[in-house]
This record gives sequence, structure tokens and C-alpha cells, in this order.
Amino acid sequence: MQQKGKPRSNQARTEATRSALLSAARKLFSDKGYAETSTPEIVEAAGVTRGALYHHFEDKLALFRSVVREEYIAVADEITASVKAEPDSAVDALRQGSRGYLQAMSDKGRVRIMLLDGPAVVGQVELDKIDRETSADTLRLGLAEAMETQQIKHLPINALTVQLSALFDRAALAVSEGDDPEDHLEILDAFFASLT
Amino acid sequence: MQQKGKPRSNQARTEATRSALLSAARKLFSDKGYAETSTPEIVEAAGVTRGALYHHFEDKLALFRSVVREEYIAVADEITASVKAEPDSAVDALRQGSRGYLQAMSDKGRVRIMLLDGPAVVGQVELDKIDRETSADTLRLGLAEAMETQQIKHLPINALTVQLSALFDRAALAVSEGDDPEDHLEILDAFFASLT
DNA sequence: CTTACTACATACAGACTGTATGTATCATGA
DNA sequence: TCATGATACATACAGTCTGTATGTAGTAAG
Repeated sequence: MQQKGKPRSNQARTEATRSALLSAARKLFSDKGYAETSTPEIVEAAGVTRGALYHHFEDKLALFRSVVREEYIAVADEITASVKAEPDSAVDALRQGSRGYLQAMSDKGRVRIMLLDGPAVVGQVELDKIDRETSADTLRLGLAEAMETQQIKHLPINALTVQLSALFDRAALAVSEGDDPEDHLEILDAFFASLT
Repeated sequence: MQQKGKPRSNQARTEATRSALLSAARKLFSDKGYAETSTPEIVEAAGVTRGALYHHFEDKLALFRSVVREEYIAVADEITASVKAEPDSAVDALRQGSRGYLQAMSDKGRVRIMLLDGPAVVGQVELDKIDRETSADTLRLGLAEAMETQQIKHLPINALTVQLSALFDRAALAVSEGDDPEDHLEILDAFFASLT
């Protein structure tokens, strides 16, 4: 029977520690918010020491950024999965995507990290960058193509992308506070219809 | 020539101190954000001591809330002033209001306080409450009336109000980051048109 | 098997928040 | 007008947090 001195490769150690930190941090940031979560709390929940945290992450902010990025990736995956391979039209794709997004955001912790603390802590500019990287800029590209193929009106593409995201985000926020998703989807559909 | 022992009524003292604190706090919160602004900094800028701050405000958060409320009031006033007494239609009122809002939010500090730190620090729910109180819920009431008078489609009023606000907010945010206001106003107009 | 490097653990300095307590100024009733 | 109480602060302190510096154990490499 092996004592506590388990031999593990450095790579395995790093992966285990980083993963434990990210997981513990995600839960605490979700539950209490970034500012109200202390690094001592995080490391205790993760079963490591602050030394480990500051070895793997530059600071508390860098840890939060990593958590945010993981959330963005997870959401992008869920949306992709929710949209059928071949939507009937660009608007149909938007409709499916908006439902997928609201579904993916039906987690209060996720809303807090991505829509409340995220903009304030890491800034909207960097958040947009993360979004583009993790979502492969799907929304913008989809809209651009829909414009080129005359499926929707020609409008300023950047502004349109930004504002559509805003609609999705605030809908998710409202739903997380108890609003009926269907009400918000109805407004979204009305907007999509106006694009044709 | 009066020495330093000026006699002032308690009311005057309170007003002067509170005002100095709010003004200094507003500038610092605008420039550096809530978390990065310390109470020692605030009181130094205001020319008072931390004792005065904690005498007039329960804590740093309460001071921030007061700053936020003042901003909401200022913005509501600017919007009201920007909308002509008798708009031609409900949609026309929306158009004017949206321009007034973007104008009022053309201050990066204001955007930071109201749209970035605000939601994260005081929470979206309480922010919405402040908004309703300070704006007299103008947007919602205007939309409700426009629906009754058949000027715009019948849609879930709460969700519509929330999402319209979202469009305004994100447009203001994007403009504060350098986007062209006209691009965003064009999208807003398209959305307004979709309501008729 | 030695040497270097990685992955931590521990200790510490500086700063910040909120509170407790002390003091000066103002309001008030006799 | 003078004592008494209330208000508006000022100062000191306790507890906590962040980031860094330094020390150590486990791992990789020759």
C-alpha cells in the first residue's frame, strides 16, 4: 500500500492543481461574486495553498479571467450544439441560437460571472475579445453572410452584432432573475423579423 | 477677518461634507472604478477624514449607491430635456429619447459607473429599481401607452422595456469605446420600426 | 547520482475596511 | 446664559486581504 508520497509527473501535478483551482474558483465566484471571494477561500476549497495559486496564476484577476474564458467556451459549445446542422434560413439560425443561448445561460452563477462581474472586472473590451475568440465570431460572420446573400437588411455589421449580443445578454439576465424566457424570446423574434 | 473657527449650522456642515464626498467619489469611481478606489483616497480628495465618510454613509457601498443614484437622476433629466414637448408619434419619441440617452451617456466615467460597476456592485435588480424611481419609469409607461393606442405592436411590456434598455445601454457602452453613434442609432431605428 | 528545474509551502509587508471610542461644535430648554 | 444633550466629526485599532519574497520538496535530465 502506497504511502502519501505518490510520484506524479510535473505535468499531471500542474493539471490537477490548476483544475482544482479553476473549479473551486468558478463555484465561489458564481456564488458570491469576484470581490467577495478571497484567495484564502479559493485555495481552501481547492485543497491547495495560496502559494500554488500564485505559482499557476499571475494574480487573482488572472484566475478570474481563466474562469471567464472557460465559461465562454462552454456557452459557445452549447449554442453550437443547439443549432441544427442546416437551418432553414439566417433568421431561423438566429432563432435557434437565441434559444440555445438562453438555455446555456440558465445558470445564475454563469450569468453573474459573464454578465455582471465580467464586464466590471476584466472590462467589456477584453470580454468582447474573449467572446470572439471562443465563439469563433459566429454571430458576426453569420450576420455578414446573411447580409451578403440578401437574407437580411444591410446594416452596420459591428453595431448590429454588438446590439444583438446585448439583447441576448439582457434577456439572460432577466430570465435569471425570474422573468419568463418566452416573453423575451418573443421580443427577440420580433427583432429578427425586422431584419429581413 | 474670521479665523478658522467658522460657525456653521449642522445642516450646512452636513450638506457641505456630503456634497464634497459625493463629488470626490464620483470622480474617482469614474476614473478608476469602484474596486480600485479606496476610502482614504476619496476622503483626501474631498478634504475630510474617513470618520466623516463613515458618519454620513453606512459604508463604501452606500456611498457608491448614492453616486449611482445621482447619475441616474442626471441622465433622466437630460433625456427629458432632449425630447420635445409633443413628439409626432411614439416611435418618434423613442428616436428622440435614444439620441438623448446616447448624448447623456457620452461620458466614459458615467458609463463606467452606471453600466459596468453598477450592475456588479449594487446588482441589476436594485439598479432597475433606481432606474424606475429616478426616471419615473418613463420608458415603460411610454411603451404601454403606445401599445394601448395601437401605435406599436402588442408585446410583453416588461420584457420589451428591459430589452430596449439593453439596446440603449450597450450602444452607449460601444460608443464610449469609440464606436460611431450613428451606426448604433441606425440599428435602434430599425428595431423601433419593427415595433409598429 | 548529481545538478537543475519545477511546483509548491510559509512568512511577511503594505494596504484597506469597518468599528470603537474620544472630542469639538452646535442645538435646546430652563 | 448656561448646562445638557445631540450631532459631526477625528483618531486609533482590529481583522482581513493581496502580492511578494524566500525556503523546500519532488521531479527531470545528463
